[in-house]
Amino acid sequence: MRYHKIPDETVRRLPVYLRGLMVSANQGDKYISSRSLADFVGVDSWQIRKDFSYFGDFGTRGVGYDIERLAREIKKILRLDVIRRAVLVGVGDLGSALLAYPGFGIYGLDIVAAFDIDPRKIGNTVNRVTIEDFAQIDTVKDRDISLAIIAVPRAAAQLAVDKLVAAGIKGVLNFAPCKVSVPKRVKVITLDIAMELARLPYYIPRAGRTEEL
Amino acid sequence: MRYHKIPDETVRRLPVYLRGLMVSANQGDKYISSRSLADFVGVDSWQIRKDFSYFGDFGTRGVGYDIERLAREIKKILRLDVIRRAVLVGVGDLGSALLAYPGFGIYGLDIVAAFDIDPRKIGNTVNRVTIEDFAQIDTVKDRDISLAIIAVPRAAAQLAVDKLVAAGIKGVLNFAPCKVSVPKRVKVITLDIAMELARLPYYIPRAGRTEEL
DNA sequence: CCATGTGAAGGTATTCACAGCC
DNA sequence: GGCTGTGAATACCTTCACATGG
Repeated sequence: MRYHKIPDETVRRLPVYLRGLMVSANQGDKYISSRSLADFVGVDSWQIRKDFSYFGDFGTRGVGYDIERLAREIKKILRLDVIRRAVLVGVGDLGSALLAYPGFGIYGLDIVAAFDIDPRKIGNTVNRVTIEDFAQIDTVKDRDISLAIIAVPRAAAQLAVDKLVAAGIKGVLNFAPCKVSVPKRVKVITLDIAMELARLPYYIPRAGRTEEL
Repeated sequence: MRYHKIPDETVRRLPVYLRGLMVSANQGDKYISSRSLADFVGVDSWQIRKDFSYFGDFGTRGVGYDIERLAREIKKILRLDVIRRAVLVGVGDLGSALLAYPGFGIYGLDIVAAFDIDPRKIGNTVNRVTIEDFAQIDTVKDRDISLAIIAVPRAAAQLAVDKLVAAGIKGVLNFAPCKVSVPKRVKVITLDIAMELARLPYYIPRAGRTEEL
């Protein structure tokens, strides 16, 4: 069934599938069934088939999915079929870790620039990226960069994002623990690490009590 | 309406509210309306009221919510009313950043131990935590630690989590980009940073095309 | 009068069961 | 036989509109 809007939850799962497919491809497999992929990535097989059905028939009944072809299609859907260049703002502990993080590559994501306000950091090179002065942030406009990662303190987040939007950034991954306001055309995903850890205890039964949950 | 199961999506938003309430409390406010909180955290006001209604009447009509009392209640729901001690496994770039991360404190979360397999790291102290040998991981059993954060390469994740489960860990925040299997009684939240960035381009219209989305 | 709390309506996503095809 | 693809059923979550109470 084509021409169907892809649900947001499906979009959220697509990178998971993509990762699974690429690992399978590296093992030399050519086809994979929804069942095998399900076991591998931890999503139910009918959910996988349903998700794939939103954007076309890529499977062969009795065989499974052509890994190469499906991976290519998912990349296209996610618009990862071109290399995506990203800028990092805030090169503290977290920012440095992100610069060194090897996981972006498989999605064709590349952090090509980094900015900070700390004069002691400006000029340093981390993982082949030289840290620039945040005052020069508007230079990203001419460097074919569409994504930004902000890893600055809460108080600096809105200013950082405002400057990035002015410099033509289209999407922001925000690690600062706060809401940031942007024009509707810009997409922000906020990822508050502490918050993720904070909801973990909810799922842990209190010691000495066995009821509830 | 009491005695109602709290939806997962509400649980996901509770830490957001809690953060907002604590910031408001620091500003000296005593009451806050769902509207003000909505503006502050970026969730609709009716959603907030609905969420709060799942666990009791904490608001006063015409006035708003008692910040202190509501914050205390949310902490209780999330089981953050006691200090939660956590262990970190994997002190690479990301792990080090997490050790230094100041954001856990407001939720009463505390990383009190860290483990790695690299002999060059063992014995070093980062942010008052001394890195221990992963071979000694089973010692966490006797140290009142219920949560774990794993920041190891994919290939090491399942082993790390197995040892942690054996050591009595009840909840795991997994930064490794893969599924990890655990007994049903243990809760895992996987947070794959690259994946979050990878779904951002989907929301960015392709240059030169204005249709679709 | 203001802001909460909540049934009811509407929308979205998950799960199922099986028809269709290789 | 095996596995995909999908309508239908179900569950879940969001949104609305307004009655309720300080």
